[in-house]
Amino acid sequence: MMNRFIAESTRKGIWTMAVTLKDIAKAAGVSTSAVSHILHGGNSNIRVGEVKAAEIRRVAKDLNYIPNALARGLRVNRTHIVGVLFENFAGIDSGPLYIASLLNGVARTVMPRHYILAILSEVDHDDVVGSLSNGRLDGVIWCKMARDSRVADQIRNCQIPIVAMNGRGETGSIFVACDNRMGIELAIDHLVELGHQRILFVNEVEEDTAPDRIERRSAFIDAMERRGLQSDTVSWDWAMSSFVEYRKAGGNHTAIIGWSERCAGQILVRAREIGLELPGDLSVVGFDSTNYCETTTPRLTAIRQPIGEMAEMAARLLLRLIDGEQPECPPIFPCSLDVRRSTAAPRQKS
Amino acid sequence: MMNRFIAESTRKGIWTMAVTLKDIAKAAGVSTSAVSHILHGGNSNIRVGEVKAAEIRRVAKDLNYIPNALARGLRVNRTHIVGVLFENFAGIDSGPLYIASLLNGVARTVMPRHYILAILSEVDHDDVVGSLSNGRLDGVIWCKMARDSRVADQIRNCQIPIVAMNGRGETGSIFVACDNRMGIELAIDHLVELGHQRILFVNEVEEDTAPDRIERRSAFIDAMERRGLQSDTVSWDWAMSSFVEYRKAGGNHTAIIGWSERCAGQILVRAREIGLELPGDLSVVGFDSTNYCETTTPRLTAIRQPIGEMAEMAARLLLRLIDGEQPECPPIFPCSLDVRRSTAAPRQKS
DNA sequence: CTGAAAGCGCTTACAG
DNA sequence: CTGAAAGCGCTTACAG
Repeated sequence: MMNRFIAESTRKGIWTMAVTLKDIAKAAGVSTSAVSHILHGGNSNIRVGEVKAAEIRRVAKDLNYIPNALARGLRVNRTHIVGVLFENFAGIDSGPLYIASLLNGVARTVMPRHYILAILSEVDHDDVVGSLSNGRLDGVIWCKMARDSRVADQIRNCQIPIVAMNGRGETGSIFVACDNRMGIELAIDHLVELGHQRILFVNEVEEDTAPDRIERRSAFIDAMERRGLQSDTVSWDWAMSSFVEYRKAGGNHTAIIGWSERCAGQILVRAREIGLELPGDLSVVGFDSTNYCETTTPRLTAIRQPIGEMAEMAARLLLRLIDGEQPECPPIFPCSLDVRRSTAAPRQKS
Repeated sequence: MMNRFIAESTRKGIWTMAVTLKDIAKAAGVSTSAVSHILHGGNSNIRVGEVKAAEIRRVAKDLNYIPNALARGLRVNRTHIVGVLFENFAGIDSGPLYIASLLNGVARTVMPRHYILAILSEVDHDDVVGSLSNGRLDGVIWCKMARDSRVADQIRNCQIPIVAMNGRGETGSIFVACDNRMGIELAIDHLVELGHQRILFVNEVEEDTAPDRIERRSAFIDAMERRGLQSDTVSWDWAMSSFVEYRKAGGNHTAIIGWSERCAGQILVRAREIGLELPGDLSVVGFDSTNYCETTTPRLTAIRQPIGEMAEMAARLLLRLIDGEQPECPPIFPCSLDVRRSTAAPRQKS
């Protein structure tokens, strides 16, 4: 049998139609209702005799019947496609594994339940509803949803369930988050114990609206002040190119906490470029602690948020929402600290 | 206005219906045909006066109309969703960036054209057609398609266009591939120039069916034989745990070529674990050369295949196929060698 | 210039 | 036990 697509290209527009329920009904001499019920179950009160049922199944197999999920989706208002919406998908192949871990977590929980996973990225903030509510998606996991007023209104009009991940989403929505405050505390404790006093917190300007970034920064400020230490924070670009100027200008913190592992990883690179010895000259801590932190030089000490588990949770919640349940917001996931080789006692007097 | 989903959960099943073309037609006092034509264009011969058109647009806006892409899809046999099928998606967050680079390449070419990208993974080889031809996908990019007889038959029945990536697919299908033979030659040249003679090629058993793996291995054997050198190849598991036994058993190659960057990266780790000094005691070369190779210790010398560009090409071809064009198979992408720090002259006499 | 109607491939009340 | 029919929300020949 010819590949139908090839057939089409070759025969110029004569597309061999797919075999449908109707074809089977005709071939088996029964109604489409019967075929639908036998082949796909469903909630109807149809009963079909064993003989006919067997015949239907046989014909379906012979004819190579493939149910049209789109038609079914239109009818029952369910497509079995869930989306994951990223604000910054383009960073996926730069090294840090936040996005990858998240995708993996979602994928391994929805795939066994026969859902397809769709990636949405760089969605127009003025047309979120359009992208989400056009019937193709059963639900969406929205990562790092910014508290953007343009977005907020639209979300309320959204026709599908949304689970926010690494962000609290809009009022009333379900979200999965980690305990940023706890994470920051752990990192500062660790550094202070090693003897650090002058600690700098670094943001990425590109991630300005990430809710986690905001939370971590404010947690840092609180934690430092509570300890009677100065709370310095800065915002640098992705490449951390300002690091060099910062050092030239006399910046002399003995430790840096990067809001993300990407950010911390870049600081490692820049610091080594200008000849600093790590961790002696500078201790660096990151956030996320994926496998990426095992590959940096030195290996990056990082606050761990269990991204995979969180993503699984988000996916499970989404599926329950889709099924019409009303799950509770899950507890905040605790963070822990993975001490690797990028932190040590400061060499210079602090 | 309430979130319709929340409304549903709250009101227990009373789902506020979305506004449809018909609603707009009624509100604007015209036919659905007119509305459809004004709002979505289309190829009909409908003409509508400017006044009515303006009214239609106004009503649509007022009613917050969102076109149902599913219904449209059913009608015009196009969903604007393309799939990427991976044989081993679970590895996405382990560090190596093949999958991530590929996804990024596809995403950045299909998204601007308003396609959604769906991830398919671990598809049942006995039911490929079902997963691909059920109407939800307009086409698919199939990565590392194995030459599996179970698969072959089914592909022919597949109703959507397929582009094979890093594999030649089935007879007649379009594929995007890199010049594995050239890559291997470059790597061997580089090593031989450094003074290596005893070179080992390493596979991963888990990737046994990957077409590239097979091609690279046979290229290695040919190239070594042509140079009058011994062509040793082995198959180890993902973690490269056999490396240690191999050394214990007296394995004394001075250089190793890993078929993938994952494989090579793991060898780096294992080698350093047992105290080898790299690259002096052992040179290692990988394949792919994504950003991952910048993060290993030492930084990994690797054969570069331009994954991002290849993915873009695959996506563009797929889109053309979907549009009914009959593009040619593109030329094989050349490989190059990125020399980093994991290769050097052998310390021991070769 | 415009509308009524058929139909994409399903599911499911409804009526025998 | 079984079938005829309506309808999901669109598009597009067809007929004015």
